[in-house]
Parts: sequence; structure tokens; C-alpha cells
Amino acid sequence: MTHTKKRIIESAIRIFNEDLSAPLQKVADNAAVTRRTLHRYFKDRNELVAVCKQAIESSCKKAMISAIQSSDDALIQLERMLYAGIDCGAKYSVFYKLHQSKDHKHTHQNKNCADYDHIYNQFQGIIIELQKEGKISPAMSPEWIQVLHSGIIESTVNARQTTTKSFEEIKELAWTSYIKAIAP
Amino acid sequence: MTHTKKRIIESAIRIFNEDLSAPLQKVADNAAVTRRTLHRYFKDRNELVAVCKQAIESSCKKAMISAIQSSDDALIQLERMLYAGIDCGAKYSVFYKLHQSKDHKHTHQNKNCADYDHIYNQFQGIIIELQKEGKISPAMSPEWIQVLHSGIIESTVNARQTTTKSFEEIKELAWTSYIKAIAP
DNA sequence: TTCAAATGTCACACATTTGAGAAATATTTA
DNA sequence: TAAATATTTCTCAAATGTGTGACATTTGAA
Repeated sequence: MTHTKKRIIESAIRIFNEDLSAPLQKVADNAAVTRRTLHRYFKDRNELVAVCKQAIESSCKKAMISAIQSSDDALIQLERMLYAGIDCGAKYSVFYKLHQSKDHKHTHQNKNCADYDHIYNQFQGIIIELQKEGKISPAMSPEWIQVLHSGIIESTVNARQTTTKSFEEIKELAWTSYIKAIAP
Repeated sequence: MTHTKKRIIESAIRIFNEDLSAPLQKVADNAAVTRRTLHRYFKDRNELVAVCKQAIESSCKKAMISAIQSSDDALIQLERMLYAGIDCGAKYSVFYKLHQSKDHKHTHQNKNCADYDHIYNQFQGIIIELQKEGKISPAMSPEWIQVLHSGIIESTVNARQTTTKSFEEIKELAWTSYIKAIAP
């Protein structure tokens, strides 16, 4: 994939994330190319959106899975999953929304959905494991923790734009807050 | 203000929140009126957007201020501010984003910005007070807590759509998680 | 330098969205 | 019920967005 194509996709994700119906001109501007160039790489708007979704799916999935596989210790797995989500940035928000949204037909027939479910089954497994170990409060349901998880990631991504703190400092704050929030 | 006008504004906020460039037809459909009726109440798209922003500003502002004034106890003030944000729902996210966004010129000349700053000065005052009282960790900066605050609110609003729990249960979970996250 | 690939410029047809007039219909209010 | 008001329906012109062809320009590698 060319550098330009990648840049267009990155821009499209940024733009569509906050305005799904934004004119393609905006995406082109953001990527510093002409609309004509954009159309050379993507047949039409639908194709661009589809490619964005696919890029989001695969990059988030990759990051999540590698976070899970990076350790046997559930607590470390959880921490790395948080960092992975933060590193994915806006992509993670979309990834999450994609499968939660009302008009999305979530089904195991769809490979993306199956992979998503697989990841979140593992996530829930980690939570339940940590609850057994007494490291997470049993009063917090795995569903709520999942919602909180993505909320903390969003906060962190937002904080990056407003605060003067370094990225590493914010990540640390995020993890500290998160683990304390769900502690017994 | 007529019932119809209110309904159009509510719909517009809902729709624009997830898709700022959505066609006005969508807003009209959502409000169960014709596009023609919508245009009778609002000169054009810009005016509708402006009115939505104003509605968001004033309703969130009202809720926040009344939360602050409802008690002298900083901890209760903080809790009620969280609930107020949750009750505002999607509006709160927009309210927050409106003043944080890059292309927004945040200035005290603008009444909305001045009010926003006033509220957030009070918020930070509450945080600092609680830190003095030893009820909040001094390691957490007021800026981070503010970001976290809005993140928890977003989580809660999202949770409402996915979970089977009652609204009251989610709110409780939200407050418990939040206060534990920032506790010393 | 030279050539090919990538990108930009401009022009165009077409689709969708927008905003508004005029008359018909529905709803409210006195 | 009758008048006043609000809404819908149908219509249309202007504005904006979309996708593409033809050709010019730039870029980077040989």
C-alpha cells in the first residue's frame, strides 16, 4: 500500500470519526491531496468507508491480541490492553462503536464480529480471573468494566489534546485511575 | 417556544451529536415533522446548529450550577455534578467538546466561554478542596480529574444503551468507580 | 537527462441537499 | 362552528457534493 493511500485512510478515520457525512473534500484536505487523487485510490465513498472500517478492525484487533499474548499474568494483560487501546487512539473509539451501534447487525457469520467477540470473551475472561484472585471487586460486572475501559481510553485520548502532560504520564494516570476504580 | 420547535432542537442535538453533516431530512424525520416545517422555525442549517449549541450550553450550565448549589459539602457537590452530567446525556459530551475543540476560540469575551470557565473553576475548586481534606489523591491533577469526569459520564451514557441494568444501578456504579479512581 | 508513475488542474454530468413559495389540509382556540 | 394558526404537500431553483475524462505538471528512480 502506498504512502498516499495510507495517509488518506488515516485522514478519513480522523474526519469520519467526528463527522461521518463530512464531504470528501475535507478528507482530501486533511490528507493534503486533491479530491481527484482520493478518487484514484477509492472507487467511491462507500469503498473508502469500508476500507477505513477494515483498517480499524485489523489494527485494533492486532494491538489487542498482542497485548493479551504478551503475558500470562491477568493484571498485566489488562494493563497492556488499556495501553493498546490508548495507542490506537480514535481508531479504538470507532472500533468499539462499530460493534455496539444500534444499526450494526452483530453476528458470528461476520468475521469481524467473530473476532471482536473473541477478543471481548478473552477480556471478560481476564476480568473474571482477576475477580477470582480478589484483585477486582466482585460488585463490578464485566459489562460495566468493559464500558469503563473504553471510557478511560476515550478520556486519555482527549486528554492528549488539552493537557501539558507527557503522553507517558497520562497513560500512567489512566491505568492508576482505572485499576483503583475497579479494585475491591 | 413551541412544542414543535423544542422537539426539532432535541432531535437535531441527537442527530448532529453523532453526525454533524447529517441531512436535515434526518433531523426532520427524527422529530416527526416535514423538512418544510423545520425550515419555518429555522432560517437555515447554521441557525439550527447555533440554536442547538445554545440549548446545550444553557441546559448543561443550569444542571451543573444547580448541582453545585445543592450542597455545601464538596463530596456531595462532586457526586451531584457527576449525576447532572449523566442526566444531560449526549448533551454533556457536546458541551464539553464544544469548548475543548481545536477550532473553537475559547475566550472570556464570549459569554458561553465565560460561563463554562466559571463552572470549571468551581469544579477545580471542589477538587482542590477535597484534596486538602484528604479525600482525593494529591497525585491526580485537577485537569486529569476533569477529563476522567467526562469520560465516566460518556461511559455511563453508552452503558445505558448496551446493558440490562437499570439507570439507577449504572449511576451508582459510575459514582463508585469514579470516587475510588481518584481516592488517595 | 529521461522516462514512467503519481499527482494536480480543469471541466463536466449527474445526484443530493437546501431553502422557499403557494395552496391544501389539519389542528387549535375563541 | 368559525377564524386563526400550524403543518403538510407539491413544486422548483440554487447550492453543494460526487465521480470521471483529458491533459498538464511534478517527482523520483534509472
